[in-house]
Amino acid sequence: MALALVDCESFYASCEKIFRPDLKNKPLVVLSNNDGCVIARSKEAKALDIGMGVPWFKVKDAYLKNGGHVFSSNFALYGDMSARVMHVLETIAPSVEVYSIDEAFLDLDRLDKNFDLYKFGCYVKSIVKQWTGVPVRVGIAPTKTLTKVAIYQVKKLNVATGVVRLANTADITKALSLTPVGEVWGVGRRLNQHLQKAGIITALDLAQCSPEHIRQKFSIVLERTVRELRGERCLDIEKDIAAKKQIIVSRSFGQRVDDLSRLQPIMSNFVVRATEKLRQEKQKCSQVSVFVRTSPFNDSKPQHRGFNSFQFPHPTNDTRDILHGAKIALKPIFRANYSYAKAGVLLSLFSHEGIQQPSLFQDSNTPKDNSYLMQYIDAMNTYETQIYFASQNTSQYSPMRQSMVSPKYTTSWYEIPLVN
DNA sequence: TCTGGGGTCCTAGGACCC
DNA sequence: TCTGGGGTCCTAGGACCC
Repeated sequence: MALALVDCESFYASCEKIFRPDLKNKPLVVLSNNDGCVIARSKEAKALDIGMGVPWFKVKDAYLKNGGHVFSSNFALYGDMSARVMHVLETIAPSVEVYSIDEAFLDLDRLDKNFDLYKFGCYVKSIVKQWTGVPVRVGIAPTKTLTKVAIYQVKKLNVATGVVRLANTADITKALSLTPVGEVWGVGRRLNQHLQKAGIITALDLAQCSPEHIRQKFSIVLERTVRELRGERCLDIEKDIAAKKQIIVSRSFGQRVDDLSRLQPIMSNFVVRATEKLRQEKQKCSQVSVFVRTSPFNDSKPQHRGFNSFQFPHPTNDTRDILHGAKIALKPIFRANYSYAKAGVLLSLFSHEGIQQPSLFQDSNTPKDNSYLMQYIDAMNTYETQIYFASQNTSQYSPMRQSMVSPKYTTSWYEIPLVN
């Protein structure tokens, strides 16, 4: 009984390095939208003590002085590289669950019993590196939560092969004793505090608690974690990609926005993007919500947060309906004389595109289905936006800073790398 | 000056039903 | 005088993940 977790090393930073061999062994960080926070660091940047999620402006000067390199995020590149890695995994493993952009679980139960799983892990690592250029770590263990512990061992002990297998009770006990409870998958900041107070310091301490007791004191979620740490499988490989239950499009603004006439067209851009995703998912929604907020970091100025929803009489994925609903929802929560730092749109209450529940009050003469128009627009906008809705801001998606983006090396003919 | 974006699951409590 | 009990559904909010 074994699962493997394949985890890409400093994924975004590694993607940038693949196309910039001149940056090998140099510190490199990738920033969030607006160049706000550090969201990925190469190991050289970690060595310079650049923390995960730190505001860029706080570390910028010292980091650059130390010869560090920096990139704005380039999700077209990372998404494409991720797809390549996952494709390689699917060709060599019996069953793969793509867990996130940089992680996948492999089901190894069906491999031959005599198969040396540690060697298999090394093979996975080398083939992914050879075919995509992305360095990965591999953790092998009986449950998902334990594969996470195995990966933590690779990182912490700097295992040269990049592969750790927890094959028996002795391996597991040792690894758990070396893992702080806060590093366990499912234990976040809050739970960590509570566990520390209860004298539960290492993952081994947690594993030795009675699951029933944990359920009573904490939650059913943490009970599952305890069982998983003890080798009891509670979380299975999920082959089918679950349908989304909500779609969010939101951004922080590079420059504050304070009047409705500027905010409205930006909101329209979010709605348009969200409904494109909705149609890709082959779903319709019955509710659109909008939210706005000022900066929580700026105490000196008056703060305001607003959230409001609009319900549709029948499920829709027509951009025009949703633009209309969002506009109505925005009005009561927008207040003048505030500097907004972030806004967004949330679609929810989904039903499948094929299911049609006509409204009791719908005029039977109105056209039943406008989906062709949306299909045509989606088709024309596939590679580059050619058709906008009138309420959109066509000059700028949102007021965002993004000053150091690398080329779309793998997804645009115009930005393909040149070899001299 | 400057602090990401996009998700999921669980629970408690209120509304409502018979 | 005495005022049930058991259930479902929905929503908001908290916690977690990458």
